[in-house]
Amino acid sequence: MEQTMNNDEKKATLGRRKIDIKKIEDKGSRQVTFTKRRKGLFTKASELCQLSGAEIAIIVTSQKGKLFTFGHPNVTPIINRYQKNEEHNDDYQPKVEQVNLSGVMGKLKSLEAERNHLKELNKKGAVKDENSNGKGKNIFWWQKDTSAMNLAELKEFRDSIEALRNNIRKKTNEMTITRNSQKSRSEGYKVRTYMVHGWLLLAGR
Amino acid sequence: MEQTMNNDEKKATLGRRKIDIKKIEDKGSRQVTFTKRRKGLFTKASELCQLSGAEIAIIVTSQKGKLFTFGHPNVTPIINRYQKNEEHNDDYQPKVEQVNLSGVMGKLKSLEAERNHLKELNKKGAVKDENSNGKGKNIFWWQKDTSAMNLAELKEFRDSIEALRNNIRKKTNEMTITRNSQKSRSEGYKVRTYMVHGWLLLAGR
DNA sequence: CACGACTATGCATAGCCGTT
DNA sequence: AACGGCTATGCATAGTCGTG
Repeated sequence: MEQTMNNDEKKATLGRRKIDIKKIEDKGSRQVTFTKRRKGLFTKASELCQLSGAEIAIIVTSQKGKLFTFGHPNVTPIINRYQKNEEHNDDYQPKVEQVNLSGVMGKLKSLEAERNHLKELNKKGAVKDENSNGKGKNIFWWQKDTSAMNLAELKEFRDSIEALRNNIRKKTNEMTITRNSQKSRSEGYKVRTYMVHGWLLLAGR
Repeated sequence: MEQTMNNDEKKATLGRRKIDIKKIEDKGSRQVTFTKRRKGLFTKASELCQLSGAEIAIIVTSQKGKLFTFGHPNVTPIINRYQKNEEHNDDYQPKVEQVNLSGVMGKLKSLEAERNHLKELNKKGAVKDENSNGKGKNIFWWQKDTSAMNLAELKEFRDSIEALRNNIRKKTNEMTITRNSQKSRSEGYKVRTYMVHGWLLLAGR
């Protein structure tokens, strides 16, 4: 796990460096990044508009509540249409189940290749019992890249992650778990959000 | 950086090429670009959210009127705040990204057989948890009981879970986008979050 | 201190190709 | 035809330094 914290081999030469996608602690850097990336985001949006002829509205609220918007050309009309559509759609409904998931189908169709890949991994012992040897070159199960997971596996992951959470809570006192009641329930669905150290990926069900 | 740019013609082969930022004439390419760049845009937005703690809502309307949205945690609250142009947000700080898997999961059932097939093969790579399940019963790596983990391992887990989360986010985001793009209904498309089977919640901080 | 410039590098993606 | 994957390449940007 020396991947993130201290791999600063002063590169003598400057240049972009990899960062983790998590909240930047340093206030200054965070502000700079916010400005830079917001600009980049808007540029990307603009390009997408021009390339594809789409209409895009973006609303960005900084942590302090400052508002930035992007609109092609205006935000309001797009928002209005969004709300209109939403309203309209509430009258129709049952389309969730009948969605044509050709993308997912394709993904699962490639399951065979993925399966073979996993098979290969198994043969090589890349994923093995960490009890026997422990750390080192072994790939721990939690280090496995989820990109190798297909949808079915993802579902199982979701189903078991809750138990995992409980185990973690039991084991660690360094982690504080706070229950975060869902307040933004403007839609009425109930979801349970748990936070561990400020971040956790927990599925309500 | 010292590359001779044979700027003459196409490379006749692979690689990204520069394009003008103007409407793509070819319908197929335009559609592909729309999909790819929209995904990229949402990814950028997600990263910006996590890095800076900002809240972002994006509404994209394709030329055919199909709607795609991105929101933390939902588009509506951010829009509402935008329209009210007022923030009394002392009690409201979600910082939760919600990813909808319901549609995907529903369709997934029809692929149960294939899934089981893969599962069977995967069992070969399953971890035998001898600590908690002395039976040596096969379990998948994500089902492993963390009670066998010591504190060091847990720390590693905690550091790794972030990457895992990002991977899941990317993947699920991908799936959500796919789902949206597949529905050929030009009427309003509610991409807003449903709750059918379950959610995968990815908590940022 | 904030911003702009700069540099090296990470990351996004245009075009193409194989698969379904 | 649509989608996933690949690859070379363009573009975005993290970190630093210079300037007002």
